[in-house]
Amino acid sequence: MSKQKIKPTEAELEVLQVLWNKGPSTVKIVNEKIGENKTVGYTTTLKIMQIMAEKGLVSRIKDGRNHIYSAAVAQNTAQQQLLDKLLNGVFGGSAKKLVMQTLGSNKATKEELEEIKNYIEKLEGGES
Amino acid sequence: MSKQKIKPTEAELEVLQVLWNKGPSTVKIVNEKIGENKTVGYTTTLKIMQIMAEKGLVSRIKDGRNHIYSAAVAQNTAQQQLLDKLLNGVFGGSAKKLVMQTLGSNKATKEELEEIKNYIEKLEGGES
DNA sequence: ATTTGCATACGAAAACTTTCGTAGAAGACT
DNA sequence: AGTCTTCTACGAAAGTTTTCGTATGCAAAT
Repeated sequence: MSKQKIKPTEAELEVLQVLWNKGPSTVKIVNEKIGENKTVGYTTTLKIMQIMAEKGLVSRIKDGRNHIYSAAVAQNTAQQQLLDKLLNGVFGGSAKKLVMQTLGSNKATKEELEEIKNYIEKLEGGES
Repeated sequence: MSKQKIKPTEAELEVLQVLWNKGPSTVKIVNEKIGENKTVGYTTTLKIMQIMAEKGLVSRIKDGRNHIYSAAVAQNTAQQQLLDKLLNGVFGGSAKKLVMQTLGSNKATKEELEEIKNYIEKLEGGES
């Protein structure tokens, strides 16, 4: 039943990222983290997170006067969905093109390239 | 000069995709193509494309009573920018993770995997 | 030349997202 | 208790994107 298409907005994605990285956190923590890169008011972040709770993107529990928020959508799931969207959106569905373009821009170290190659070989080994 | 950060909206991206696939096209053609997947009024598509022309995302020339629109941003450029955004947005900047996740979901054929492997070897062979 | 049909232009409404001011609740401190 | 601080809730404004109605222009057909 957890198979709804999620569609986080820009701001929501920032929040999710913090929650994925740091684990369950208060609004304050999330806001501070986001605030490292840009200026954003506390209540703005709060509001976003409240909306996310309504949408089911995050869950929260009370802890005294605070709320502690957790990502309710797995990072993997979000990654896969956004990847699919990009894949179909600008790469015409070609995973090959997407991968090559990614690797082609020096975003991976030699070691990583090696790991990816190994991974591909593993895939080739046990797959139809 | 052409190095501005483009930030096409969802609707704009749909238009660009059609233009990339089909080459220079009229609003009618673009609208029909988009209309295959969802319901959208003609003037809606027209308006989007007019806005895109203002923003410089497309160019257009008159052809009698029609306009013929062309993508003014290269597919490569859009791919790279959206890729970067996704990379930093949900993959914490790790190209390796992005690539592995892409490959892991059976989106590439064996032949493609092979090509990718060759490509990696080429990258490794050369210098970073 | 007039009519017809399709295309563009314009503007405003609707929908969605982001921002923040203000009020009030709840714990901490004295 | 009374005050201070910090957090949540609420709602409205501002900003952005999408949608479409209506007016107008232009060319083709009659």
